[in-house]
Amino acid sequence: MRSTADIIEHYLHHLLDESTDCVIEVQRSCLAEQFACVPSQINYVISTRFTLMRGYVVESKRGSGGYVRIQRVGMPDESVLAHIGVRMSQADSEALLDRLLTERWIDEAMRTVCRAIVSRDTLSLPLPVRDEVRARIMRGVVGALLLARQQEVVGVPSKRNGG
Amino acid sequence: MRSTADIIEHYLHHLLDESTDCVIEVQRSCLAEQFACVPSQINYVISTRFTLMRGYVVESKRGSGGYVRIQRVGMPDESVLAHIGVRMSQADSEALLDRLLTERWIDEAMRTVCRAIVSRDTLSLPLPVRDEVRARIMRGVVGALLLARQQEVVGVPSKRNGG
DNA sequence: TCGTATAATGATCAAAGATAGTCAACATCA
DNA sequence: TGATGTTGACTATCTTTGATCATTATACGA
Repeated sequence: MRSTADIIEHYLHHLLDESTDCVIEVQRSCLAEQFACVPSQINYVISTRFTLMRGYVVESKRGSGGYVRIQRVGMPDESVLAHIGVRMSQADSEALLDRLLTERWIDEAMRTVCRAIVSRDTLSLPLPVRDEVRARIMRGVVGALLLARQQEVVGVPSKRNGG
Repeated sequence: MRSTADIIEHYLHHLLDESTDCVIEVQRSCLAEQFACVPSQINYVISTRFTLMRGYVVESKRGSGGYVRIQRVGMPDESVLAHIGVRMSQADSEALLDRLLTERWIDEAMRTVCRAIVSRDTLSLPLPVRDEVRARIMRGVVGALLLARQQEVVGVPSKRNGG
C-alpha cells in the first residue's frame, strides 16, 4: 500500500500537471484535512519530494491568507555542478538523475545505470563516506556530460580510446 | 522434503510468472507471516535465489508503505560477470567497458560516463576498498543494463521521481 | 493614525511507529 | 561434516504525529 506521503505527492504532481504555468498554491491546513493527516505531514512531503534538486521552488506565507506555493523550474546548465556539495544523499542523486532525464541530458538507460551505481547497496560504504563518494560520482557524471556537450558544440569527433 | 526457503522461492516465481511485466512487489513482513517464518528468512530466499547471476534485480523501501520489488531481467553474460570479482582494478574495469562498447551493450556516452565514475580520482578511496567499490559498481552496471534493456521492451510508464 | 492584542496560518524538531536489512549463532540435511 | 536453512537481536531508513515556535493580517482601543 502506498504511504500517505506518496499519495499527497502524487496529488500535488497532478495539480502541477494541470496548471498552465507550473505553479500551484495550496493551503497547508486544507491539504492536511483533505488527506486526514497532521499539517506537518505536508511539510514532510514538500521537504522530501519537492526539493530544489528535483526542480521545485517552494515559497510560503503564514498568517491569515497564508499559502504554500510550489513552482516547477527549469535547470540552468551551469548551476548543476554548484548544487552538488561535498556529500549527496541517494534521494538527491536520484532526483538529479530524474531531472537530467527530463531535460534530455541523458536517456533512460543512462539513468538506470547511474541510479544503480549510486544506490547504497552498490556503494555499500559507511556514512558519511558513502555520501561523499556519491557526490564525487555525480560530479563525475555531470562533468562528463558537460564536457561531451562542449565537444558536440565545437565538433570534436567522439573521443577515441583514451588510456 | 522441500524447505521453507524452497517453498517461498517457488511462490515468488509463481507470482512473477503471473505478472505481465516481470515485476512483483511484496511486503517482507506479510510474506513472512504468510509462510510462518521470521522476516529475515525472506532476505535469505532473495539473497540466495533472486540474484543478478540468476537474472533478477531487487529493490526495496523501508518505513511505512515499504516493499520489496523483484524484477526478472534475464541472465547476464556469464563471461562478463565472471570477470568481475570481489575487487576490480581501474584497468580491468576500463577493459570491460571497452568490451561492452564493442558488443554494443553500451554506447560512447555511457562508456565515457562510466569511465569517469570508476576512475580512482572520482572514487578517491584507499585500496583495497576502492577496488571493491569498483567491482560492485561494475556489477551494478551489468544489472542495470539488463534492466534498461527490459525497460525498453516493456516500456517504462514514465515513473515519476523515485516512488 | 498608531500600536497592540488576537486569530489565523505555516515551520521546526524530536519522538514514536512502520518497515526492511544485517549478522552470526544455531539447526538440519545430504 | 560441510553446505544449506532458520532464527532473533540489533540496525537502518522512511513515515507519522504532536508540541511548540514564528509570522502575518486584522480588529480594536487610545
